Amino acid sequence: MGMTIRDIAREAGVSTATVSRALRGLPNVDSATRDRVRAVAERLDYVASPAASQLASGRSGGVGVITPFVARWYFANVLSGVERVLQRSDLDLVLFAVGDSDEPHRVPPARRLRRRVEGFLVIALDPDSPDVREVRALDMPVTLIGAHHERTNSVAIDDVSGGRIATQHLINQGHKRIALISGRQLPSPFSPEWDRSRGFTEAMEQAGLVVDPDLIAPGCFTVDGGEAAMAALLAVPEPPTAVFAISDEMAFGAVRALRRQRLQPGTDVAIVGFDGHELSDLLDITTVSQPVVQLGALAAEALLEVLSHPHTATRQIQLPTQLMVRGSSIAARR
Amino acid sequence: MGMTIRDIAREAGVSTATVSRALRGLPNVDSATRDRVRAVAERLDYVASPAASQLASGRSGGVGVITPFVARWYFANVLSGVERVLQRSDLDLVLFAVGDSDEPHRVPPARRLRRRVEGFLVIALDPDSPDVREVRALDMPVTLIGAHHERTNSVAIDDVSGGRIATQHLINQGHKRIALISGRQLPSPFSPEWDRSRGFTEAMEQAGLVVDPDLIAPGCFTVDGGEAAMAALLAVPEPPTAVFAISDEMAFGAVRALRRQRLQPGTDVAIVGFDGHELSDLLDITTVSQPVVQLGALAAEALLEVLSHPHTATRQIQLPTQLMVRGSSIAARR
DNA sequence: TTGTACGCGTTATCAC
DNA sequence: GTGATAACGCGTACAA
Repeated sequence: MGMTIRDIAREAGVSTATVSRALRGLPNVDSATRDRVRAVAERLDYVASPAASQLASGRSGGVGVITPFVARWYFANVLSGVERVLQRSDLDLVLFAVGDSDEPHRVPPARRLRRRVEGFLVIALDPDSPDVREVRALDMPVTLIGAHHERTNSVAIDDVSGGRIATQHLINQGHKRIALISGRQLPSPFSPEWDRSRGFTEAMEQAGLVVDPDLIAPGCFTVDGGEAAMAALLAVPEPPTAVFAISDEMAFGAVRALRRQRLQPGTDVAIVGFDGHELSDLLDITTVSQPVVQLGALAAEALLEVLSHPHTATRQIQLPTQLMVRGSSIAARR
Repeated sequence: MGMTIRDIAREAGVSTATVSRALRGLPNVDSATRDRVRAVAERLDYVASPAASQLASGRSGGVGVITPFVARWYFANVLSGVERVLQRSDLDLVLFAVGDSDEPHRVPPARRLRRRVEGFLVIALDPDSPDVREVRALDMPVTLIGAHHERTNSVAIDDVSGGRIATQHLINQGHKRIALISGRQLPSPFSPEWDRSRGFTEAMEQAGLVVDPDLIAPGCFTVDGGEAAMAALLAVPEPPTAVFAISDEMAFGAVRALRRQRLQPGTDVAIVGFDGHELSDLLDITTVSQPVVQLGALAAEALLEVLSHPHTATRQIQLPTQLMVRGSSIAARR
């Protein structure tokens, strides 16, 4: 249990320095010596104390993953992509959730993780929020996921384009009164939300259609929120014939609201979601799907790249989205 | 940036020892001194190096969370419960996924995390699998989630009872040919899977019904697997009139298989799932719901308890399940 | 190629 | 209540 590098050195008949070199695969060590040391370490189940090696080397061997949610579909899937890549490196994944409702006396991620990790992965958080700002100010490697920011590595999709494609699809089906189920109440600066909404507006205006303020309802990115939003939209004097929900979970809620009123998605009101949630297929909901797991994986790889080659130029990777047309946006043949 | 405890000590006009004591809130320090030290630390944005602190104290300040999946509904939700509790402690959450397909040269979690964490949380993994065995052999605090094992802390539900309740519900509806969509092909020793199946068998036998081997199909805990299983079940000479899927995701797949064949869940074939997935409501699927987030939260609390009071007696917590009856298991009135 | 010796930043054990 | 100082386990110049 309490094995130290000295125990290995003694057992292998070499110095601690040699043990250190052998175990880390440094070149300047005789291969016979290395094998012997490794065999001893293996036999004694020795692993170098990360704390001691960090103290000596300055490298902490961890990456911090900062996310607003861990259980929601998008975030959980991005996280799994991150995990898969990190698993193959020798870096540990330290998970840090910044609560949605900003609790006052929370320790900000930058302060808490600074000495613990060598770099950060930030999932779908506003790059200009205080927490992320602090993290970026650390001048450690950072890769943003789902958002871009000048002079920072990032992996994201083109949310504006995605919003435009979804809306255009609805327009192509002949709809004119198209509603938007957005995220939060106020126009937040959070880019995915803002960008998808902008894509909606652009497509509408380009088609010469008006964006009726009554037809914009916040859904808080939740199923329940989406349901409430849809209910509100159905209650306006002249209800929409089509709805673009900027997340699939809100689209699910919208479908539920329709069913409550005995309305048929696709036939009575067209619905398009966003994300490519695995169950949108099952629910037959049209959606703009994004490569969620890959987003996380590429971001992790980009971070590893920077960690091993510090002077890599910063890159902003853009991944494609794909419109998955399903029954919810196509009027059933009558 | 490169602040050390000595910088704070100098600035506050005290020794490093006093800084250490003051910052950790140890009792034997004058309150005026403590306030002064804290003010300086705050101003200089000083945080003690976890590595140095671990080396000196022996405490690593992290807990390892071992899980087979990070994106699947059950695991993501348990993880969120864990995170919520750990956030309020001063322990970091180090996430470690043990791949499903056992890759040969993977570093086992015990070796990798031993010196990095002070305790483990193991999510729905077989307590007797090699990886978990090694972890338990570390004689560090461990709390199992979703499984029990002698002499180990754990938080779980009663899966046997859950399986029995689901099956009994189907029996009560008058069904006699009831199928089971289980997890993997072979009878794995993984307890939730095994226990739910056992509950099924018990209920069937108690009702004097036969368990037809043809009516047991593996669904691999995935939507696609559940769909394939249901398709297979519909193809047997005398198909079942009701199906118990031991996970909601597999139940979702079963519903899809039914739809493909123009069959109506509830009317043509009754379906009951297991987990309480948020979308089972939307899909109108009856399920045995379990308090997933709470499972993770309680497990984390139990671990924190053991970490602060090492001689706590080991506890095995059992949380209740709840049958949520919905349309998929009740014949529509014709 | 290998060994020696120092330093990394903090905590704990003593004295005072 | 406070201050010196010796560990803690490892990486790494530097010397051999």
